[in-house]
Amino acid sequence: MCGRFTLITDLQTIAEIFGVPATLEAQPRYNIAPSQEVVAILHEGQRQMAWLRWGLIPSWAREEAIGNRMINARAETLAEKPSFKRLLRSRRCLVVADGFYEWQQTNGSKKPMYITLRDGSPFAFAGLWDQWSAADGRLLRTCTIVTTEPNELLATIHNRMPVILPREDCERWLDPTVQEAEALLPLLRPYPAAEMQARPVSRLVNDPRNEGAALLA
DNA sequence: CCAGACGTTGTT
DNA sequence: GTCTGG
DNA sequence: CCAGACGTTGTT
DNA sequence: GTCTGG
Repeated sequence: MCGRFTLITDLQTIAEIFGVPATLEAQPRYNIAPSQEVVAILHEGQRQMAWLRWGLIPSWAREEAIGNRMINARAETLAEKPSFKRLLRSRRCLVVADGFYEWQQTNGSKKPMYITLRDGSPFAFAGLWDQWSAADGRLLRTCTIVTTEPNELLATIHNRMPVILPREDCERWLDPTVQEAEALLPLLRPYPAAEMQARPVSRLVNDPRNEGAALLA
């Protein structure tokens, strides 16, 4: 699955890579956790960068707390689940990252591993987003990250992995004229293991209050 | 028709 | 909002 | 994902 | 055990 990730690359570079205006600013982040704001790219009128809160609150939800659990969406059932079907058609997004953490369970203990592309370049998770109006009038934009079965590398660590979209697939995922599940679901596959790498990192990363480059030691 | 759920993960 | 179950 | 709380009453 | 918060 995916429950924690990094975005260290500056957003000017991110903007250039994904072909959008650099409208956001942020410090490097080494421990992005659910319920926090993440950098996303979506197509609303035009392609743009946006802050979205990680943890989907569907527009019909009564309680904000639902978002604490909806941090992932299974690719295998995306087109059937009431919560996601509508979003697959019209509310797709990219969630920008340059690495993510998975906890490997080995004889009773959990070891955090840090997974990146081999060349260290930033990448995009496939995501869905929605808007939710709170009773007090706040309008929240939230998102969820799509997961799938693991590739050969991730299978040694965990039984799920986030969907990473190759650059060319990002175009189709964001294209608002594409709405058929048949055209979208084939994009949601495990990223090639040969292009990824994983290494153990400090258990400091366990606590989402810990931040900074020391986590990667 | 209305009522009620709507999610993932991991663990048992 | 949309789907399932009764 | 992990960490940390998990309750009520009454009083301030 | 289960839920909430980050």
